[in-house]
Amino acid sequence: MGDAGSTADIGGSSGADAWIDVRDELRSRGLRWTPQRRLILDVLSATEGHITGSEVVERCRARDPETTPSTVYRTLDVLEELGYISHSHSAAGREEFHVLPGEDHGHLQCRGCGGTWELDPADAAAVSGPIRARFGFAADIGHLTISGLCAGCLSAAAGRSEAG
Amino acid sequence: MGDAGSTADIGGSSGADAWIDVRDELRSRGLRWTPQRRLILDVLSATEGHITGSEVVERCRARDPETTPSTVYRTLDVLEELGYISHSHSAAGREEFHVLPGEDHGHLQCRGCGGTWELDPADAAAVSGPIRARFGFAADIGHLTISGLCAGCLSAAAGRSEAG
DNA sequence: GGCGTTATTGCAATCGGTGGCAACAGCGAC
DNA sequence: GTCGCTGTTGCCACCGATTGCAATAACGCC
Repeated sequence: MGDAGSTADIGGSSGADAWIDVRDELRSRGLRWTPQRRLILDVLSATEGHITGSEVVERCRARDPETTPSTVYRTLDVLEELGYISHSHSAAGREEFHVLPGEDHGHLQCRGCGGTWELDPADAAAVSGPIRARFGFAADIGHLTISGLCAGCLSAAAGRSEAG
Repeated sequence: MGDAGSTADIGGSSGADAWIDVRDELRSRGLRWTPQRRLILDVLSATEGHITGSEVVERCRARDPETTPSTVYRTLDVLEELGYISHSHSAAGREEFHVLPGEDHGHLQCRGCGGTWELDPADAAAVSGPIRARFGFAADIGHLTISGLCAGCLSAAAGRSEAG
């Protein structure tokens, strides 16, 4: 995946530069900046949206075959604690990481086409609001992945089942 | 082996009898009624609410040490296809089965105390309604587990963070 | 009751993810 | 520059779950 013209980090605010921040954050907490972590961060910074744990491992291995899963997962844990990524579980039960969550947002995942959509905060509030009102339960929106059928697959399925 | 006097199916209320139905359903589909499946069904019928896959395996093993996980999981799959159970994923990513879902209902799971609550259809509709309206996305309510903090843990956490 | 078809089982390998532990190495102190 | 503390790594074993495959056995048929 040579994305020669990566566009995500142009503009000088949030992209790869953010990782320099991570190093400082790490150090200021007495944690350490290691080559392995740098690699993982590199992989993550080249990622838009979601990535599963195993994908991170895979991509790290592509660059450094020595990479071991436990290191990756532990680093992912640390990163989550620092707030640089968040994780949720896909419909398939796989661990899914989300890079640089600007704001808490849930996900919709279509079990038909596999597509995912993000719920912006307003939508998320529409979901969590009634629950909070009724149960006093504060939903972890960022942790939420709702599976179902998107509009496209829905009508496709309807047509299919009608037609036979 | 020697449980000479099986008692599980005595009493004749809706619980165990429902499984007799399963046997017929299985047969009418050309599927088979095996001792292993009977055991799994037995375990399931003794279960209220939720149970994880590994718990089913464990309980089956307690009665028949020969039980193998693959058989259990495959049977669970079949049972789900027949509509006798449904599965979702817990916040921990574990597979969680739900016995005899009368109706589609989501779950709330508190990451503080581990407690779970069920969303009745009206609540579930309140959740899925806005999503459908906005995205045309039909959420699988039965597959939905929302993690977060329940009212109790929420106020406990609030107090704690205030106090330090 | 016996036979054949084929769904099901059990094994073993595999996958994604986790945890313990000894060796290593980053980073601050001097 | 060197030393020491301790956070981190890498290995290994393990857990929960899944899959391919050959052997087994349930069920319908005669």
